[in-house]
Amino acid sequence: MAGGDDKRKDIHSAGIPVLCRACEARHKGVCGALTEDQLVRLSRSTTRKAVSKETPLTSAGEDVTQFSNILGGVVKLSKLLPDGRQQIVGLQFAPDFIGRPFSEQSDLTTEAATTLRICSFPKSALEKMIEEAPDLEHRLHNQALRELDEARDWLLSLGRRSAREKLASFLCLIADHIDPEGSEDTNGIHSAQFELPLKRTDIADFLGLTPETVSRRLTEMRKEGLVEVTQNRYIRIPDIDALRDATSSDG
Amino acid sequence: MAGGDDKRKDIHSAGIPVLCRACEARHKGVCGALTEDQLVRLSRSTTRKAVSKETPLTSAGEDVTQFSNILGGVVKLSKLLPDGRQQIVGLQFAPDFIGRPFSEQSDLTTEAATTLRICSFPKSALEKMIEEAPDLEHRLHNQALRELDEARDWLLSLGRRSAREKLASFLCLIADHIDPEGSEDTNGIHSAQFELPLKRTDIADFLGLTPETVSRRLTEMRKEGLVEVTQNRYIRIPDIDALRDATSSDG
DNA sequence: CGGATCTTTGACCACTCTCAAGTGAAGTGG
DNA sequence: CCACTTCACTTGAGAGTGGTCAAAGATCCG
Repeated sequence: MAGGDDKRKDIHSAGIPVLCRACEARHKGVCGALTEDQLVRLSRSTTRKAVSKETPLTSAGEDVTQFSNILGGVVKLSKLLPDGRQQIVGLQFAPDFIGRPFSEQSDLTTEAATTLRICSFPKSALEKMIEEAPDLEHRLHNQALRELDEARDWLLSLGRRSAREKLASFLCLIADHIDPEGSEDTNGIHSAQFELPLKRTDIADFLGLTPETVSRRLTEMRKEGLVEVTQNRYIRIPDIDALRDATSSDG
Repeated sequence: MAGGDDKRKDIHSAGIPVLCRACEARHKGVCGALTEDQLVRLSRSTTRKAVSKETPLTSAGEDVTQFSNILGGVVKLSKLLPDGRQQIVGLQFAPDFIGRPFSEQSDLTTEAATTLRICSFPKSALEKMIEEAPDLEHRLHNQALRELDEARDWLLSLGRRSAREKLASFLCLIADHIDPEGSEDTNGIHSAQFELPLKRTDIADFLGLTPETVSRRLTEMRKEGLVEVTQNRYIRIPDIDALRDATSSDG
């Protein structure tokens, strides 16, 4: 979107609020369940904002009054043990919805992994919408089921994969989210490249490892030509199927 | 059922199908969202059955046409790596709902961990009910959110706890489900006892360990008096708070 | 350029796994 | 009722993967 003078045009907008027009959340996210009229009403209590990386969105134990849609960037969800050990239990990408409907409070910490663009609205506004748009709950339900599938996939990785296999799985996961198309060369080999949204300690917290092992296994895979790393953060995977094979010992 | 008026308080029970009257799923489970009339209709396509332990309910990749409510017993959900490594990604107890609504097919295997009593009905019957009873989807949504919370708690355990801590967490989890009250002695010490629904290899598959380490850590805790074990399967936890402390290194 | 932060590397250690044998309980058939 | 099999669990010895601690390189950013 061009940006600039959105607010002025808003007055004359055909029906869909300007802010929502190019928004992924309206197409693939939860807002797709809303009618024009509902979008207009919701957008009155909506604020778009940029969040800089490492900013906590919600902390464990704190009451949540705002929900958000991710417009761009990556959010990490993590849990803490009383002695400080940390585990990242989920990553979310645009146009995911952040927040737990109907909940007391969860012991989950939500934090911007990268700089983030989000669209926030009060919990109450969403809950009101749910009452009049049952399809909205359906979409939220589906997102919950999708997250459940993802969490269970990750349980398999954490419980049963070696450090190397975990790292390979992680890189595939990120590639699938950030560069889902990839590119195909003349031999039919699929490659992918992207900027890593997480630093090594985060990757370690996601994989249930230490940063040292992440680093060691990564250089190992770099030496084998499975991945190319530039400036720590820029990853190229020359052959993503080869990397997928490294995801479990039998292939 | 006896002709008398044992449960007089339930004034509306006149129309409730006999099978549903004493069913936990009607109170705490998803069926609670249904009206008398809907219960009657659903119960026409419903079958109650006993399932003996180790029986697969659904296998990975297979199309699911039946959903069920658990009336009694424990169900394990597991995932497999291509080379055969296995991870149990969830346990379900009465009156949980089994099945994934709206899904293609999941790569999840569902299996009776203990002998089981379930109430099954065709997927289509449930989906029809969802259309007319929005509260039903709400209940399913809530169960999905609860399972998501549980899966994420378990991610923390798998990623960050030691074998000993995992085992302690596991025992607390089972105790909370099977003997939630426990008993309290004169000193205010809470104890619990139950029959383990899983054998050692299952516990290992749940904790991301080998059966040998499960056994070793368990004898260790037995020697310390944290747990008492009879005939491999019968567990008594003399002081459940002490066990909870063993759940992470900092108290 | 200088300092902070992040990442890599090395040496050593510990925990869990692997492989193997041994014990115990439950069920089968003579 | 008792050998005999089977299955589940336990125990031991040794190996390997990942963790810990420490230091040195990179990278980022003012």
